Amino acid sequence: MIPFVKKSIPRNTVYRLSLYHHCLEGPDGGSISSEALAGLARVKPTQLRKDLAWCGSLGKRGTGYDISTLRRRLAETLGTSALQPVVLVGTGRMGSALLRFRENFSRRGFDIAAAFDTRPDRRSRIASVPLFPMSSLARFVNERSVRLAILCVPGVAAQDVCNALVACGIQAILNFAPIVLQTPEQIAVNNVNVAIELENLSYFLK
Amino acid sequence: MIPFVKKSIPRNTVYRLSLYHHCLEGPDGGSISSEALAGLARVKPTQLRKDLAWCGSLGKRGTGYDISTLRRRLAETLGTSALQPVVLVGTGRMGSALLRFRENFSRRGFDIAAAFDTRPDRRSRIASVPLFPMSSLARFVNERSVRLAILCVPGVAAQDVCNALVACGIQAILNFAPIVLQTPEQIAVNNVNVAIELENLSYFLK
DNA sequence: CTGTGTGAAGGCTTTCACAGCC
DNA sequence: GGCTGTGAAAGCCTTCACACAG
Repeated sequence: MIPFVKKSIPRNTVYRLSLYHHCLEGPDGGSISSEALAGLARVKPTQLRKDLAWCGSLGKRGTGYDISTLRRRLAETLGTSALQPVVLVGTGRMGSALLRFRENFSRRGFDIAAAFDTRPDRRSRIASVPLFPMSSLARFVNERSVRLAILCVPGVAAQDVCNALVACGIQAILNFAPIVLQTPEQIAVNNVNVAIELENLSYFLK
Repeated sequence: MIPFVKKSIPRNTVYRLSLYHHCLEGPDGGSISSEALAGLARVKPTQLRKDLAWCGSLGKRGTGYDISTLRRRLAETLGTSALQPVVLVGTGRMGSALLRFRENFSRRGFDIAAAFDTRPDRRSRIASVPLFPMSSLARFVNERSVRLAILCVPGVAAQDVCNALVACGIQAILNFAPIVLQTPEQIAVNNVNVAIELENLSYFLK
């Protein structure tokens, strides 16, 4: 007997599914054709249809996709139907800036439950997110079963903090520190590195 | 006669070349093997060697790659040997935070030459970068031949500002606004979208 | 004997073409 | 008639295997 393997969605496709989800924030009610949605997301219509096939056959021929159904199904597929708690570590310029966008994230299914810093100075909250010292990170993560972390500490501290996050059970990290984190296989890491993005763009200058 | 076509470096490879360049900031002098550098960048050694082959044959068999030669060649290939002027538009939380990292960028070959905002209030500089009203954007870009822009305005304003940037000759945009920009083919756009990154990570949670 | 450079193979993604349903 | 779903083809990227330089 051939073992059943649930083939997982290709990485690029997962990325584009988030993108489609994002593009559906504007339009409300009714349907949208693959061509229209592909235009918003700047991809080819055939690619969009192939991608959406991973979420099941939910388009109507001759009509397109029902927007609210599609939105729901995308959230289910990506795992953002239920509100997901997130911790943010490092409340320097970048970390604080991100905390101000919290409603943006909560609309997308992410709740920044707490922020941590080595030096939580006077304030106990930033943009209404409670701020704690690093020493209480592990306990908070455990008690609230947090699986996602945003890392905004300076480069020199990043690997140590990353190790601490992994040790207390974090499964995925969005890394703003300008270093490549060394993590075990099973930890998912996405990097946001402005210098690399600029360098990458400069290759395409004429 | 077969026309000579300079095959361009694949997108993923360009991205990884930036990554390697970045990983070489620490070690100084001497050589490094493909295995060691691949470990720092978290890729496979064979992939690294294939990627570096786009920069020419610069490894020594039995030894590895000379670090300073490699760094120089990567910068040449990516087009960051000469200092590249960049404009930043939108000095809200995110824009201001980025301006504080300017030395980080200048070390990598990018000079944030000016920042622009609709409401440049009292200050004429942020983190020593001169701040101008939007009305002087076109002139500045033209006079200084700026080709790269960082876009940090709110989503509702982003497309308009993007159009203005394209109109005055900007060739590449690093977009922090949470929308998909509609631009002509030839403009390179990289997006930094925290909500999408989080959504993407949440797919990989167990 | 170590570690690079590279054709060839394999695997994955995108695009095409068109059948099928509304 | 319009638009989706999907096998097949094409294209691209990664990995392998190994020749060969230092």
